Amino acid sequence: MASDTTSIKCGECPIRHRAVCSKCEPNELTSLDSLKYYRTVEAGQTIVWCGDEMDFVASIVSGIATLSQTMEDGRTQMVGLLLPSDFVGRPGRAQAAYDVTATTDVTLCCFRKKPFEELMMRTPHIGQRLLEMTLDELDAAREWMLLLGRKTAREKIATLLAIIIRRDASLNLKADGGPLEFDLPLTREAMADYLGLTLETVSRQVSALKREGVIELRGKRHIIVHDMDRLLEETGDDSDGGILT
Amino acid sequence: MASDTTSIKCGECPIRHRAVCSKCEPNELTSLDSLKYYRTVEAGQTIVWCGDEMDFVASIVSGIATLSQTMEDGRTQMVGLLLPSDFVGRPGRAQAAYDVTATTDVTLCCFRKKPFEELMMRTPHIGQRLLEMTLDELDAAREWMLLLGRKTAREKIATLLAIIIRRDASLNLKADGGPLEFDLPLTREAMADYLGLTLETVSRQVSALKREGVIELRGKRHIIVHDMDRLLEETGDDSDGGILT
DNA sequence: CGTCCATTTGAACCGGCTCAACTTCCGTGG
DNA sequence: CCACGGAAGTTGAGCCGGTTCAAATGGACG
Repeated sequence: MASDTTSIKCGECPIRHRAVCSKCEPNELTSLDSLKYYRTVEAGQTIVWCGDEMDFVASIVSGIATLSQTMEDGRTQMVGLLLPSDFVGRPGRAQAAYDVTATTDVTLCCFRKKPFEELMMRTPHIGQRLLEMTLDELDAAREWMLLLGRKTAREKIATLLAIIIRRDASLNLKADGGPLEFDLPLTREAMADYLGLTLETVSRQVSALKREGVIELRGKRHIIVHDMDRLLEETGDDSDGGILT
Repeated sequence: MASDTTSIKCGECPIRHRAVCSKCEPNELTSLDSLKYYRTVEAGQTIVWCGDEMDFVASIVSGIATLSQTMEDGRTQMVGLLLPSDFVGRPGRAQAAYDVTATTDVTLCCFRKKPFEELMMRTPHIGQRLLEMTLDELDAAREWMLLLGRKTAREKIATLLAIIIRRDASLNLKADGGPLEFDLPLTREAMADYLGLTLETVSRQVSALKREGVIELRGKRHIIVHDMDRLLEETGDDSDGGILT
């Protein structure tokens, strides 16, 4: 499972510079350090169910989780993808508003809600950072609304791939050397739930991109991009990702 | 146009208790008072264009505005509906990320960005309130993602009507007396852009609801709801709006 | 009364969904 | 080592909801 994180000090934390605590001074970190506890969740397990009483908030330390909503008849829509450093839970709210599910093994840095809220009152840096992060998430949600409301299946798939690539690039910073390649962190079904499609349509569009030589599949999940420009065109977004603007 | 608001004191402001300033102490209000200026925009006018340099932030005092994104080929998706007390702009960002358009005459309470950001640093209450508001908007955006990704045209229309009714109820608090009725603040096209549909589909679904006796139209924009329970069923959401839960 | 714009309605089309069969890839146990 | 079972993914065929294109209707305003 996840590596042993029981004794990591905040100062050495891998998400130290991006998470909700990133603006904190050393003394503020000490408070957090004494408050926090780690929790690991196996791939596929649900972290919280929508409607559950939630007595903690947390940062994702490693792994990937999803936020999703489900209607009575089973239709589900993913409404967020949580990556390392992302925040789970809402200060000032008792029940979870969404299902939170681990898609890979996940390690959480948790804080009991009450003490965290009190600390937040005394520590503006936390609230400031949380505001920034929330505004970023709001932007991401709105970009996703355009995708869900107006893009074609083809554009949706291309956009998702482009986003995953961009994220990988910004983390692994493996620059523009060889042919881009990466592993899909999501099953076809999860992709479908994210994109507002059926898994069959996802599969067909991925196959089509393969058939046309834009991408190549190695196994089910590993993707090699042969024609990045073409992929970006297929997203339907303007500009070339901001390079030529 | 909009009423003369040039000399309103913050203490007497109609959105005093809901806007970004709602947590402020009297002395903090004084600072805001000296910083603010009003601006009115006519119905149909664009307040800011996506990409524009934005040197101010603002609260909506009266009227309704929309946030929307447009693709090169003209497809547009509304990503937010701004009502009185809602906040426009993002502290710490230079360019507008969306088109902001007045759908009715709008009055804005503006602050130049720089001074506002400085005031925010000194006044945690503003940041705290902005965080609350942003979290609420994020929830609304995510609810909208479910609608865009998974709901049928019929459900989308019913949901939009239900939301407008709920909002009216919470503002006008006209309680559950006579038959619910209200004016649509949006054209069919704006509704379509909001719901990720075409205006023809919107029109057809509204007509269908009328034909089935769920609602009645008086003119193009005025709607009378004859069967609220039925309308709520048609939204596809679980529960009866939380009343019976 | 005529013009303009919002809205409605109709008819044909098509993208994505549904249902169903098949394939691949695993892990597990004989 | 292979057989088995199950989960994940692929592919096909037909259908249907929503779009597209086009024309008609209605309402507000000069």
